[in-house]
Amino acid sequence: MTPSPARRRESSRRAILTAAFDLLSEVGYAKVSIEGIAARAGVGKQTIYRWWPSKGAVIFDAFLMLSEGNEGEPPALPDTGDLEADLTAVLHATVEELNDPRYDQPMRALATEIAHDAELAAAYAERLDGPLKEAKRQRLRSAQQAGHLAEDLDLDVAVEMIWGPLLNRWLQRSGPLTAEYADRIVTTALHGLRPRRSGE
Amino acid sequence: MTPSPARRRESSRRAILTAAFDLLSEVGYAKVSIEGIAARAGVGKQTIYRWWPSKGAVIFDAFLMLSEGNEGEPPALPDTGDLEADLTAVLHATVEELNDPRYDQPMRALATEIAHDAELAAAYAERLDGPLKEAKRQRLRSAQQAGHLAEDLDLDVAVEMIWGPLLNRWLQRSGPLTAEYADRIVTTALHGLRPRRSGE
Amino acid sequence: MTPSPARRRESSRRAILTAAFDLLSEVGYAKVSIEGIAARAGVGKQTIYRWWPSKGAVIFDAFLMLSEGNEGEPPALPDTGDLEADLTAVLHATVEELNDPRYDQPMRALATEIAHDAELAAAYAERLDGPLKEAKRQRLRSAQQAGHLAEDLDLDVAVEMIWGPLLNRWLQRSGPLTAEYADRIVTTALHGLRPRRSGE
Amino acid sequence: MTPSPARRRESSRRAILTAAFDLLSEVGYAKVSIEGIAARAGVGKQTIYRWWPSKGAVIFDAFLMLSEGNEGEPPALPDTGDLEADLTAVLHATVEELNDPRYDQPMRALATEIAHDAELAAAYAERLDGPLKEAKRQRLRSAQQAGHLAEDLDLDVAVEMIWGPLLNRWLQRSGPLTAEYADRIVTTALHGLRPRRSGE
DNA sequence: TCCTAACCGAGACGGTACGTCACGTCTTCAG
DNA sequence: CTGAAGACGTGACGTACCGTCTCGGTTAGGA
Repeated sequence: MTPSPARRRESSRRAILTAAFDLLSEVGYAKVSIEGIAARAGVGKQTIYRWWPSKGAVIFDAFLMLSEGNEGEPPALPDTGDLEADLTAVLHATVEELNDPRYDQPMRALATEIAHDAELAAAYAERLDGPLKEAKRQRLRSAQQAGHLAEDLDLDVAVEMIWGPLLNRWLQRSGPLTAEYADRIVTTALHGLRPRRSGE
Repeated sequence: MTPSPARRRESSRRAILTAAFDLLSEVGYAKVSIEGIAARAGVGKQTIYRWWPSKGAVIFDAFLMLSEGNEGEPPALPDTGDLEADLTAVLHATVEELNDPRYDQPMRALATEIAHDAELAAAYAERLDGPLKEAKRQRLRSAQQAGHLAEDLDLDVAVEMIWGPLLNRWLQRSGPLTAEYADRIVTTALHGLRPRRSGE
Repeated sequence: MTPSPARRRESSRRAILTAAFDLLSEVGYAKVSIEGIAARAGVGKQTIYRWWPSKGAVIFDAFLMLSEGNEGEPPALPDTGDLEADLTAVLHATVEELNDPRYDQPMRALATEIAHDAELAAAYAERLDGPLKEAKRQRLRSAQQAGHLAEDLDLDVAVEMIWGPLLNRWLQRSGPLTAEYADRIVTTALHGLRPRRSGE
Repeated sequence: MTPSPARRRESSRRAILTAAFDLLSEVGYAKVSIEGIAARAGVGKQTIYRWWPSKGAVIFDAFLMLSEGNEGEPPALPDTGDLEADLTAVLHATVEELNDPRYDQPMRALATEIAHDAELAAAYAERLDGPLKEAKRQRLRSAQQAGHLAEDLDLDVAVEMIWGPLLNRWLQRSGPLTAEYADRIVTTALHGLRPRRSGE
C-alpha cells in the first residue's frame, strides 16, 4: 500500500495509523474522517494523501501495523493432537475478540472497506488474511495426515466452512455470537450433515 | 421501516426507492447521496427525510420493494427428494445472482449498512432474510425426516455452514465465486470433514 | 453583482458585507479570506460562493452597501461660486479620508481588485465612481458657464487632471499625501503649465 | 533588495527572475506562486526564499533586471525644443506599452505589490521610478528655462498632472487608453483649465 | 590539493485556504 | 395545505501553496 519509501517521516506514519485505529474504535467508522485523523495525529492532511490513496488504505495499514509485532515467526494454531479441542479453543478466542468493543468497530470498518474495494481486498488476502488462513489449513493438514480427516478433503473449503459461519454471523448480526455457537459449528462441521453410520 | 402511512404519495415513494436502487448499481454505494436520490426521483429532499431515518433505511426499503412481488406465498426451495442436487441448483443460482453486476453493488451496499446499523440488521433479519432462511431450514428438515440427514442435526448451523462460505467469499472477495466452488461446499458439508467409514 | 434576488436571506447578506469590510481594515487585504469572512459573519462558505463570484466582488459589494445610505439624492460638490476654494475643500476632505487608517486598507483592496478584474472595474465605474465623477464634472461645468473655465475645456480630462495625481500618489505612495499637496494641484491645474500672460 | 552577493549562483538568479516575469504575463498576477516560479526556473524553493523576502520582491527584481540593460547612462526624454510635441510623443509610447499584453499584466502586478507594501514602494521610488521621474522633470525644467513654462511652476506637480491621469486610467480601467486621450492631456495640462486671455 | 562549509535541486512536512459536495433543517411558493 | 424547490449553517472533501525543514550532491576557497 505504501508507495516509494523515499524520505518519509516514520514518526508521522505511526502517528497517523495510531490515530486512525483509535478514532475507529472511539467514534465508529462512518464518523472517521481524513481531516480528523490528521488533526488527531498532529499532521497535515497532505501527508496522508501523499502516502495513502484512500481512507480504507489508511485503515488497512493501521491493521497491518498492529500485526507487525508478530512478524518473523508465521502464526500457527495450537496442535495438541485433538483437533476438535484445538478448533474449539481457537474459535472461542475469535468469538471473544469479535465481541470486544475495542476491536468490533475497527474490524467492521476493515471488512466493509474490503467489500467495496477490490484492490484493498487483494492486499488483505495477501498480507493479513493469507498467513492466518495458511495456519488454519496447516492445522487441518496435520490432522489429515494423522488420519483424523478425510484424505481427499478440500482444505480451503473446510476452513471456510468452519470460520465462514462465525464471521458471517458477526458481520451481519444474524444471531448471538457465543462460545456455544462456536462449539456447534465445530461438531457439525466435523461430522457433516449426513447421518452417522452405525458403529461410529 | 416505513412509518405511519398517513397522507403519503405512493408515486413519490416508488420513485425514491427505484432511484435509490438504480443509483446504487450505477455509481456504487459510496457515491449515492440523498441529494442525488431526490434529484433523480424528481422529489424534494424533505420528502425523503420525512419518511426515512437514514440512507440505509432507504436502501433497505428499496430491496423490500423488489421482493414485494413475491409476497403472499412464502418462498420455498425445490424439493425433488435429492438433497444434494437441490442444494447445488440453489447455490448455482445464488452464485449467478451475486456475480450479476446489476445486483452486486446494491447487495454490497445493503450488507454494509447492516454491518454498521444494528436496527437495520434486525429489520433485515426479520423482513428479508427471515423467510428465506426458514425456507432453507425447511428443505433440510424435509431431508432430515426422510432420513438423509442426521436426526440431531442443528439446522441453523447447517444452513449457515452451507451459505456462510459462499456469502463470505463474495463479500470479502477471498476467492473466485464459481459454480464449482458451490459444488465443493455442498459435498464437503454433507460428508463432514471426518474420514468416511468403510462401507459408505 | 448580486444575481437573481431569489429567496435570499437579507440578514446573511449584510453580515457578510459588514464582516468583509471590517476584516479588510483589521487584517489587511492579503489576509482576508472567504473562510474568514464566513466565520466572522456566522455564515456558511457556500452562502458566499452562491451569491458572489469572487472575493473582489464581495469587497465591492461591501463598498456599495456603505454608500447605499446616501442613495436617493445624487452626490454634489459644494458650489460657492469660488471654484478654487471649493476644489481645495473637497480635495482636503479626500486627503483626510485616504489618510484615515479605517479606510486606507479597504480602499487599496478595492483599487487593486479593480486593477486585476475588468468586470469589477466596469461595475465600479458605473455604480460607485460614476455618480461621483458626474458631480465633479458638474461643478466644473457650472464654473465653465460662469466663465471661470475655458469654453472648450475637456471636462473629463480636467477632472482626471485634478484627482488623478492625488489618487496616484496615494496608491503608489510616491510621496506624502498632504493638504498642501492638494493645494498645489489645484492652483497648477487651474493655471496650467504655461507662463501666465501679463496683465493676469 | 538582493542581499550579500556571497556564493550565489547567477544562473539561478536570472532563471528565477525570467520565470517570474514570464509567468506574470502568461497566467496573471494572482496565479503566480513561488512554487510555480521555482518549478519553471528549475530551482529549489529554498533558493528563492533564501534571497528574496516576498513574492513582491521577486517581481520587483524581475523588473529591475529588465531595466538593467539601460544602466550607465540615465534615461532622458527627447528634447527637440517643442515641448508639446515631445510630451505627446513620449505619452504615445507609454500608451503603446501599457496596451501591450506582454507588459500589461506584469506592470499591474508591480503596481499592486507597491500599493500594498510600503517598503517595496520605497525601493520602487528610488530604483525604478526615480530616474524616470527625474528625466521628466528635467525635460520640463529645460522648457522652463527656455521660457515656455511658468517660472514658478512646481515641476513635481506638473509631472504628476501629465502622467497621473494616464496611469490612473490604465490601472483603474476608467476609460479607453488611446493616443488621442494622451493628446488631450497634454494640451489641457499646458493651457490649464482657466479661459485663455485674449491675444494668446 | 584536499577539506569543509555554503549553496543548490528536490521535495516532505505542518499548516491555511481554496472551491465543491452533501448533510439535515428551514422557508417559500406554486398547484 | 401538500410537496418541489432550494437556501441555509455545517463540516469534510481533495488540491494548491505557504514557508520551514531536511536530504544528498555539487562547488568553491582557505588551509
